[in-house]
Amino acid sequence: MFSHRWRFGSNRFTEVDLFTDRHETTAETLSQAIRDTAAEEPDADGSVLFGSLQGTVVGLRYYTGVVNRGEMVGLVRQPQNPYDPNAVMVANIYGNQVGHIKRELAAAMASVMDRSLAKVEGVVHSGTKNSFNMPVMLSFWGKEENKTAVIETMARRGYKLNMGGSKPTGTNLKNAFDTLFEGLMESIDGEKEAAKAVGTPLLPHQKQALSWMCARENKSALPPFWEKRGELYYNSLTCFSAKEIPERVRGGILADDMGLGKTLTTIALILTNFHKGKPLPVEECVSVAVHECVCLFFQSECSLSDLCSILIKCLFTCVQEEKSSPMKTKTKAQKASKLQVFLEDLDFAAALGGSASDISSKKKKIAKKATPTPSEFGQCIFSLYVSCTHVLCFLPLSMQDQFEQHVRANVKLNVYLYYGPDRNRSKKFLSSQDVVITTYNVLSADFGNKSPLHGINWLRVVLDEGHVIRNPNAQMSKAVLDLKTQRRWILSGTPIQNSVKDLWMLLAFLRLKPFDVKEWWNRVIQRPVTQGDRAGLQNLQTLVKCITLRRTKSSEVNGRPLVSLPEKTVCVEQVELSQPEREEYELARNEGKNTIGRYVAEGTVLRNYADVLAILMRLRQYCCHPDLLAKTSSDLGSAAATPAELRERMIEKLRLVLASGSDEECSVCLDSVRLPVITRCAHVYCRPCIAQVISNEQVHARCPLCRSEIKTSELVEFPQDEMEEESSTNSEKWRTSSKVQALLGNLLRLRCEDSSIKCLVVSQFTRFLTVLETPLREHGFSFVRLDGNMSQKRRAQVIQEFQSSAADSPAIMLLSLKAGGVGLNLTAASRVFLMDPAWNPATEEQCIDRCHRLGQKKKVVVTKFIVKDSVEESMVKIQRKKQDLVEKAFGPTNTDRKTSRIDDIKALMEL
DNA sequence: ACCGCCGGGTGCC
DNA sequence: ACCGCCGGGTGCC
Repeated sequence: MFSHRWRFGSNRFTEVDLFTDRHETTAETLSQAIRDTAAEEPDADGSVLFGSLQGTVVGLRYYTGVVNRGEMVGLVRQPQNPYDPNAVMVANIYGNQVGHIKRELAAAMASVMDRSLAKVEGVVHSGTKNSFNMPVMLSFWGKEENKTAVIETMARRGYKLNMGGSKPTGTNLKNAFDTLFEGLMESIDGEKEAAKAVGTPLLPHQKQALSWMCARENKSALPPFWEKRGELYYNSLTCFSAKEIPERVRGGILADDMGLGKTLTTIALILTNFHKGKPLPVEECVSVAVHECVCLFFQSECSLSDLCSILIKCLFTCVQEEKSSPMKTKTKAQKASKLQVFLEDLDFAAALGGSASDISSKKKKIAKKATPTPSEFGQCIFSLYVSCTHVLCFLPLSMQDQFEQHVRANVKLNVYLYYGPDRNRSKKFLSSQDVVITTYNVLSADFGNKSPLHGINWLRVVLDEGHVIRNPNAQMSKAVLDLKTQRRWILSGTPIQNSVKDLWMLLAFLRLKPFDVKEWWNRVIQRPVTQGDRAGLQNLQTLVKCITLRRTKSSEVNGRPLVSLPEKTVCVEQVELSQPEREEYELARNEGKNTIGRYVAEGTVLRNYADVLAILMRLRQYCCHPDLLAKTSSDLGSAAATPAELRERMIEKLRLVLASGSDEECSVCLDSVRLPVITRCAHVYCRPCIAQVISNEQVHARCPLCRSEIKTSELVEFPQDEMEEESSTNSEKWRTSSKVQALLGNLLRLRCEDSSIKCLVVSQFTRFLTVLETPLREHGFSFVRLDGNMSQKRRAQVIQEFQSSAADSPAIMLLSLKAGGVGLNLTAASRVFLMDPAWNPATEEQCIDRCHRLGQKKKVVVTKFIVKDSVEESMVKIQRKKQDLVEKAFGPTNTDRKTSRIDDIKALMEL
């Protein structure tokens, strides 16, 4: 497990080097080795203490590692040691070797450790008394079933394990743990204004967050548990001390609730805190700047000298651009000469009336910047914005939207979306960007494959929705940990999902020493906390408090609520089907009921799940509008066809199911499904997850959910660009439906009452949105449409148009339920019409939150249209049941999910 | 003296 | 290491 890094046999020089070299370089290798060993260890959760014994550490004088009284040490097997294959090395927290365990004891320990019967931990209670050896208290930990084997192995060689007196308190600290992230606001001191380039004004709590983030990046306060003792820095948790100031964490966790503006605050940070607390130098589009400055001058908010400097800058830029018109990209030399000219404007401005001393100090500061050192320019000016999403192609786009939205239009910020097959992999190019946005998937796909992102020394890496990478064994997490950067941030609305365990990945990413090495994390935090040790929990709390800022929607600042969202009311409007609609619906319903009833009787519901969902889909579509049904599905029940046709129909059905957005989580990884594929039995998994299952079980592969046979060839992928064919074909044959009329009634009434109110009209069926376009156009509504198929450019355009407050801006947005990521901001709307119920109520909530969020000034009214006596009503009932379940306890387990599905279907069909 | 004793060299694994 | 251990020098009292 560890030998791969210590290859002695093959190379004599390595052998000599590693064991005679006393310089710090070994420490690096050593901590890496410890890290590697620890990473493969199982979690410390289930470990019990077998006993302890006093041992001896020898050979202290050969190594640089020092230890204090009470300090913890690590014990690492060294099977390739040329003098003794049983060697056990002793190292301190920083991974510096301290010595070896005495030979005879090492032999006994090796026999235990090599068979993974126990982990051995050491504490040096007495400290170092002489320079040759010292006593160490060794404690043996492992699984209960290995206890006797360990005790016997040690006893056989003459070592008796004693049970120490201190037993874990065992109190239940679960509740205390739940409150871990509460009351984390004490560390906030003051507010900070964002740099000018940030276009959106920050709210007070966002200025506080910005101030806190800048302080975390710039201030050199000691990390938690460190104190200065004389000339040394001492860690009170591990008792480790060092001459050098401990490496501090530049960054932390911003764990504010959703909707408090984490993204905006982060964008403000990127622009405001570039180098030594100074903002990111960005170029302004001068003509706009001049205009603004002249305005400010007349409002006497801008001095004459400022105005002059801007004017000169403008002049200069025009000349410069004239000279170098064919070359759009600016070289460093050009940038520097530009700055040089800027200095001259300042002089000129000073001559015109600015205070001379003031100007000269300004000049000095700028002069410093004008001659950038390679490290300042070549390495530091770039921020990486890593983000992630369930539907991976959406969120980075919306992140890019957010930059466009929050950065002043006159500021030229180079934001590159590192995504897609044609992404520019040039390190040089990426390094020249101000911000690079990518997804966890792209990052991990590149990892280990000459990844350009891993070859750049970033200034700052921000992990959006950072809780997603909580599993440290995942490739994605490893890829993230391997990024090189000075500053590290994690944005997360839910910092701890299940347990203390999830925190480790976050701390490891932040490089909070020594906890980034799993062994120390386990020993100092995780095990004490899971075993109910109050001090351990206290330490964890201190730790989290130091690096985390978390406010909730109900938090208060200076006695005032952080954000007060306007009231939201949700009402359900029942829709009665017309006589012909009802007849058509009942026909389909009876047919479906018969089919499903047969499946229920045969017990083959899950095996024919795709068919079942397709039937339900048809009914749901009938409820909206009869034309939603794809023409192809009308002949579904018809007689025999060729196998190829059958398969074609099957795929069509599956596509229908997937496109309907019945959002699922993958039962293999238990996370939101990524790269969704659907099986023949209509269960949705991540492609990599199910491919793993199939390759494990080979020919006998069965669906993990219903045990139907599955084949790779039958997996159907999520259709990326679906249903684009028909848009204007049947506009002359357009007909209405009860639901369309219900919506129109509301919209017309609203236009009379208050024409300034903007609406979201939401449906899961993009086809329905298309149907709705006709009557909206006829009644003279101005509207835009946003769905998942639109190009990012078009999306940004549409959002901007809709959000605009101009008189001729669109009043209605036709929105596909799942279009856009969580970041999508549609606060211009205050009225929401949900045209059809979703399987998952949370999806509806999320959609509503796109307008009921920070920045919403008006009361929000939501109307849900539900067709009376239909499958929609049954869906609402099931929604409510699920909501109760979620509120009562945790979600249903995987096993009863199966049965509850069947129950759901029976309820839906009134069987 | 195939011992004992002395005192210098030496020292992790 | 103010130890133990090794091995060479040495040798009545």
